Amino acid sequence: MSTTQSQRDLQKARTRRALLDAGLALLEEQSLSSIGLREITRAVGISPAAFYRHFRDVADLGVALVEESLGSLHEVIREGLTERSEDGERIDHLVEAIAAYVRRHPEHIRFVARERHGGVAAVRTAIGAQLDRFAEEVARLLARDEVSRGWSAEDLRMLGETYVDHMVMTAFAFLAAAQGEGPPEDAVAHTARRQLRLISLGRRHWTSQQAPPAP
Amino acid sequence: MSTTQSQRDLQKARTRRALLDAGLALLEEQSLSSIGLREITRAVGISPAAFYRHFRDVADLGVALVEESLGSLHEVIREGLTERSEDGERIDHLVEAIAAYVRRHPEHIRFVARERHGGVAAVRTAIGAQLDRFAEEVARLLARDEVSRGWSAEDLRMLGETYVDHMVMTAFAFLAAAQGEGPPEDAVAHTARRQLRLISLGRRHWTSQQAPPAP
DNA sequence: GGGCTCAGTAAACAGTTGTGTGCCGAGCCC
DNA sequence: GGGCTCGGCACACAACTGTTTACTGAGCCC
Repeated sequence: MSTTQSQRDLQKARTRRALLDAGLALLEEQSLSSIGLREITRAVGISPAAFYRHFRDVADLGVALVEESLGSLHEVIREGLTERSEDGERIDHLVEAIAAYVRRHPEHIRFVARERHGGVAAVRTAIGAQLDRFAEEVARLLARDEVSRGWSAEDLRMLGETYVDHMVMTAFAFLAAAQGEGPPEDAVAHTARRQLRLISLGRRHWTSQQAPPAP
Repeated sequence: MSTTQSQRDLQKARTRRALLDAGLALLEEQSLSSIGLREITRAVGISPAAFYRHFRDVADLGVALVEESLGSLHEVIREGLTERSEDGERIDHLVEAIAAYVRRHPEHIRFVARERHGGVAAVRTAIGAQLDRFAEEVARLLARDEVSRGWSAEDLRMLGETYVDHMVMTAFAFLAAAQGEGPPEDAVAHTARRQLRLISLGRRHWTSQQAPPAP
């Protein structure tokens, strides 16, 4: 369905890609709201006016980058969580999957980290919507575990959000480690694993009622 | 010790404050790296050159804003966690404390959210360092609970980080709610409370050994 | 193969930016 | 009360910004 047709469409798609890549690259050392349109076109090697053939705005390009950056994460999550081994291994596997993803696509993670609460509202909400979908998806995956017997949809949703929050934080920490800003990668992984174990423990002893469990 | 002395120093401090406030206000709809020096001075009503009497850079002003924004949080955390009532109430109290803080100082939270992973490295690391201190402090507070008997310093530290991560995420969610971007405030509070209960449960059943608990 | 589509161009527009210089003049200190 | 300190000013600088206009020319379709 999405097969590019004519040779001209193909060329257009090519410069579009170049624009997206250039934008992503420029985000390495600034935020989206401070990137200039001319700066991007200069990096690509086209005239400023040509930019408008592809995007209305820099913000518009940003929104396109969201799908780009978070789309490929779905499979990673699914693969990282569907692993059918025992709990300990599953945690190790998930954390390693996140680390590997950050290693392979640091610019994507950087973009999401930078613009999740950044200065461009449209991008912010686009990222928020994607993370929402992730939470839903994770909830659905976790619902299949036997530990989830008797959990309400609302509780499962809450659990999914907790997992996603943790994955996001961990990914950001891995990124910081990669650029030498926070603790090193193995320390991040070590902490992330233990935090997942903590959550997993809470999950195992969860009861839906309002009252706190007996001391 | 920090009492301002001469009338001239006082006036200088006053415009410095005005610059900080203007910067904070401008961050409402853009990121630090896109704020212009002239934009700030224009908002304050002084000439561009006067800016250099107070800060070397806009980035420099950003670093100053970090202490400004996160300094007052220490007491909130302490007060929110030291509460000596039973577990359920303690959680309610903490979440409400966060909500109240965001309601009172939304610009501070917005600044931290926007620049935690923003385009200015110096500000990023300054915020990171502050959050580190928070994690340490929370760990120290939680160590005093009886539930923490036998916990290693490393495990306590991990727990503190988990709490801080959660508080930060919650604060950001409250902020989003306040500007109508995410779920409404009461939904955020509801989720946050249950997530805290989850963590609290995991904490109660935590064992330090590597092997996973028996099924 | 002739006409049309349309990605990309060059040039000009009016604003804006950060930084440097020299100079006030109110307030401090002795 | 006289000299110095120093926050703030006006002005100038070259460089840059987003957007519009009229255009070219390679590739598509019939």
